[in-house]
Amino acid sequence: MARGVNKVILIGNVGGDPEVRYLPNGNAVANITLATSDSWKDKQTGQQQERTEWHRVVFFGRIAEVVGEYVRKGSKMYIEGRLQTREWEKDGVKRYTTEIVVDIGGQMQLLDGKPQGGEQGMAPRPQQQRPAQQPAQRPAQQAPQQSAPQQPAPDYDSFDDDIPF
Amino acid sequence: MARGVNKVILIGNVGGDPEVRYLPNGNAVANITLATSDSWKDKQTGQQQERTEWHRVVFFGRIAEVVGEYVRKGSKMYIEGRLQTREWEKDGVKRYTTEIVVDIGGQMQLLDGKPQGGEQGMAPRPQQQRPAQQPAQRPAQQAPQQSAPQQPAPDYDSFDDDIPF
Amino acid sequence: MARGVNKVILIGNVGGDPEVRYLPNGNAVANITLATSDSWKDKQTGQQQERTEWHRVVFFGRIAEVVGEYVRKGSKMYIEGRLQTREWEKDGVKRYTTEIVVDIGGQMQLLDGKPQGGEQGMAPRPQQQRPAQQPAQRPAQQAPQQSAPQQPAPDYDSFDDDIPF
Amino acid sequence: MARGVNKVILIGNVGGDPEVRYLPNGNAVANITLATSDSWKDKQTGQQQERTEWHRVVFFGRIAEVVGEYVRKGSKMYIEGRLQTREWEKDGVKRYTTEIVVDIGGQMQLLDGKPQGGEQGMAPRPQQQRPAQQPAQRPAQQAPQQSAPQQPAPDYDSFDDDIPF
DNA sequence: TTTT
DNA sequence: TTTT
Repeated sequence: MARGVNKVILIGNVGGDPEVRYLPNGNAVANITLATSDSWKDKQTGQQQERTEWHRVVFFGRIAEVVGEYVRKGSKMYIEGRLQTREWEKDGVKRYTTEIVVDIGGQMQLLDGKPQGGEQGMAPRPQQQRPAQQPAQRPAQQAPQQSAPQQPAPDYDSFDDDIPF
Repeated sequence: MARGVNKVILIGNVGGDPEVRYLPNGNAVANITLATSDSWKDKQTGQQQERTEWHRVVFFGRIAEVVGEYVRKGSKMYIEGRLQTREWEKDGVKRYTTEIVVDIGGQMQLLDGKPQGGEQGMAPRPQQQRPAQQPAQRPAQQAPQQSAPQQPAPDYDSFDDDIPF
Repeated sequence: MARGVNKVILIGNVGGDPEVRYLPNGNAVANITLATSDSWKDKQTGQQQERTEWHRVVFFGRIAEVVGEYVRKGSKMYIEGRLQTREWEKDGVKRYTTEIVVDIGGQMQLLDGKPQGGEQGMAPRPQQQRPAQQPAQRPAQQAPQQSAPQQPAPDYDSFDDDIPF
Repeated sequence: MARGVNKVILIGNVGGDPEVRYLPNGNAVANITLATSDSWKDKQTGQQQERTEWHRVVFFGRIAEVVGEYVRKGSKMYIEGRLQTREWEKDGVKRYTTEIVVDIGGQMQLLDGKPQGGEQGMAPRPQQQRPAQQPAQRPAQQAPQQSAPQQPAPDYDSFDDDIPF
């Protein structure tokens, strides 16, 4: 239940390959940064300006596994999540980090064009090692190592019971 | 799974008390109309103009039951759903009706102020009769017939396992 | 001014080349249909199901000209607009059509990959004929007939003073 | 122009009266914090949990003046803006603060019920002092000091040419 | 750190 | 710091 609405919608490019790890309970967590840019013409100088905004996005659960397998540096993505600010400490000083959380209730979608096939194509990456004694509740089907031509760009919303493609 | 994004976000006022009915499988369906308005000043005449847009919204499942119990004519609501156009026929002519569907994956929230208490307050309406042989999969807890002062305005997103307040 | 919120966000594929026309006041109008799809596995039969939703989208003003020049059948687009239902009559019978209106306050973005260059590339199409006596208030700069390699995918929000690329 | 989409939609309660100030160019800036809450039942303990998220929201321009006049501690608001992270320094250490920026292209709406009239009602607060030598480009019409019964809850989107009520 |  |  929510009192209020807390929704973030982003389309941008991924800054680096995702880092996926597993929580003690076996749930996957994936982190990426996503860039969105604005450009405008300065009213005074007439110069074209550009500003890139970097967003920290963290995925949980099944969607994190999909991100780990299919998202790469440079990928164009749609994501829908919620804002969350974490408190942490360094040298005894409190710091705050704001992230976009994408879990159940969120959504993601890869917007890159169709894979071209070949080794560069849309083949999923081999899955990260998961601690054997803590299996994920919803293990992903083992994906083939080699790309399939014409394999569609994956997308995901949290209500699927199956792998998203 | 979705290919693409199909999202509608509305805040408006409800045109009449919801109509709730039950599908053969026991799932609830609730229909409302929701009004949003725009006003602007006509550039030529300088006159203030106003246009009200009426939206057909249909809720399914547990959220439909909540709507049936708590939403009333005049309620101010936030809803998040998806567009769907149905085809139907009348006098041999095909017609189309576009609705906003709110089910799992959607969200709703009542934005009315605090209930004032008393008989006019936020007490849930008695539930509609449901066919006894087809119980809903997630029957709502029987709500009290009389209003409780300070009872919070209900809201709902589809991931709750319990009654929404 | 708005009382309420009326917002639609879509990502989908364009069903056909846009039709652009000009209003008597010189403003451009562009119409497209946009497909979004859902797929799911039927709980009873276990069969994979798919449903495609077709949305009527209408653009006004400068953004309509950009659509006319750059959007094509098959283009993948992000659009943000508002719902509007028009009443019309045929054979003395009232009909209703619901459209997503994208004008000032809305946004669109082409999500197709980089142009490949060459005749198939991202070169704008020649502009439609516009009635000479009714120049658009914000005429588009005449775009070159031939594609430029590396020309970026256009996007647009209504606050730009310049052509969007 | 934007490459990508950067959109935040919030409905929540305001944590304190807005602080309004004026930039050297005469533009108004208003800051608020907005609370959204989630509650859920812990799966292990069965305990009801609640988490409140506080969002920093900053308004620019005409919309900031409206916020300064009408928004108060406890107000329920809808806002639509974009994420922006600012870098600042304290004791030689870089810090980052993420805010939701609402300016042209954004939207806000007060969701509180109709004012009850009387001194507690929806009367605008007296406007802050503005440096006389740097008038705002779009000065607000001087609002009456006393409340009017039945005055509608103000709302605002950036495309209005007039005061928003 | 992405992308154009 | 809000709200329920």
